[in-house]
Amino acid sequence: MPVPPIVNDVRLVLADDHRMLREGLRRSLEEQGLSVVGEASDGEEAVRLARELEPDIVVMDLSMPVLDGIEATRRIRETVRDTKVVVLTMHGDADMVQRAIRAGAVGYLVKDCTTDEVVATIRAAASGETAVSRELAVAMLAEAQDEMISKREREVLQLVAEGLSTPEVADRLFISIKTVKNHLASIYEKLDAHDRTQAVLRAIRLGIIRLD
Amino acid sequence: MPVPPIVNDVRLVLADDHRMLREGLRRSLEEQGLSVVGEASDGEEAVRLARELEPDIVVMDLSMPVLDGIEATRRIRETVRDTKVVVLTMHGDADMVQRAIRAGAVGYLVKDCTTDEVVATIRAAASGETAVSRELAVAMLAEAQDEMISKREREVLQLVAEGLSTPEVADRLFISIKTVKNHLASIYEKLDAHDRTQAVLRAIRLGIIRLD
DNA sequence: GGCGAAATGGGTCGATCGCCCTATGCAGTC
DNA sequence: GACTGCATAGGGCGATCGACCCATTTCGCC
Repeated sequence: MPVPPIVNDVRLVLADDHRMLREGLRRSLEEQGLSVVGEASDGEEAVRLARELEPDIVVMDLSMPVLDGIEATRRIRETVRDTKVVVLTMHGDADMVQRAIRAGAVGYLVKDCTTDEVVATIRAAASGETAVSRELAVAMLAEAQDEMISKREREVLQLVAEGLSTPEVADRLFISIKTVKNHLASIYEKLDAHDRTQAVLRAIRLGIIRLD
Repeated sequence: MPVPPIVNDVRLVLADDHRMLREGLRRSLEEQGLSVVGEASDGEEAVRLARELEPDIVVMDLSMPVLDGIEATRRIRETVRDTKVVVLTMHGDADMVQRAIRAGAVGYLVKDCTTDEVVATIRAAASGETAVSRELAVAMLAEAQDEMISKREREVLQLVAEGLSTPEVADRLFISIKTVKNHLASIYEKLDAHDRTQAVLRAIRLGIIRLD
């Protein structure tokens, strides 16, 4: 495994709603030769700063006001393609990790890790690596990558995108309303949406369905 | 007013769920030198035929099974740009006329008019004119054309497109849920949608809001 | 033979949605 | 001053939605 080259001019934006943590982190990182070019205290600000400054890395907390870190990550990935997102949060649960990866994060750290680990992960991410504490990464990325929307789910999604209601979709596909709801629920989970409008828009962005 | 030139090779598709009416109309129109290249008995078939045959004109009934004429008109206008739609229906009410025009119909006829009128309108439409029984046309087109989504309505639409629910939009804009619902209702009317998903997709197609 | 994923179907629940109605205040226009 | 359009706000109502449980069947794969 090649050692990532030491890159000294990594430009960072820190996004976390705790000022104290931000400032402590800033100090630590700058000591290590990384330059923090911006700080955001909520998700919207993070997205705005990422667009303005186009940093190499955004270090992102997940629980933030206004716009959560998952959604902020998604938006940054969609509009500022060269900026990578490393998630740094208290939540260590697998579900959150998955959602973050799906949203496009390339690194995932929990807040009780050492500064050295943070720096290492940031440098690794900046040089193009994906780091999710190594063990989990492989298994997760493999399954998270191809979103696996099943054929039937795609059919449902397509009809919903044509403006049909749940009962209408049920009629069209000759299945019960319940089944359509089940498909929708699983679609929401896979696309990280929580209603049909979000799911349809996400699916369009991902090229899963046509806009007709 | 210039008399529309007589064009003899106008290619037509007839869309109406009453076979009798279709066949009678076909005979009449072919006697007048128009050629009917296809017949559809529901909206989906109409859209399919329009895409396959790319006729000059589709003569469209509004009340049809599977997919109504308004929606069929919209889809044809969106995908087969050179094909024009003339609506021929029993419904004479102003609301239907408006919706048809908004959907992109260039002519509107009621079923009790003479064959001559039908032929004249089709020829006019084929040569590029817009014919909505003349009197109504001017006033309607003027207001129907620029959809007039107000500033506030656009704001609401944008937030809905970002996946916010009605209460969430209300919070964000510092207004009551009721007001958001009022805006949505007026948006639905103007965009000829009947739920948020349809409205958002329509707005995106029309370039009213960004996909971010 | 079994194991897991996909597809099907059900029930309950509270929240939300969309539609109908009315109403007020405040601009600009005729 | 009257009228029109926009934004604001409310009540009521039935339908729909989404979250949380659950079960059955089918099918491919190991």
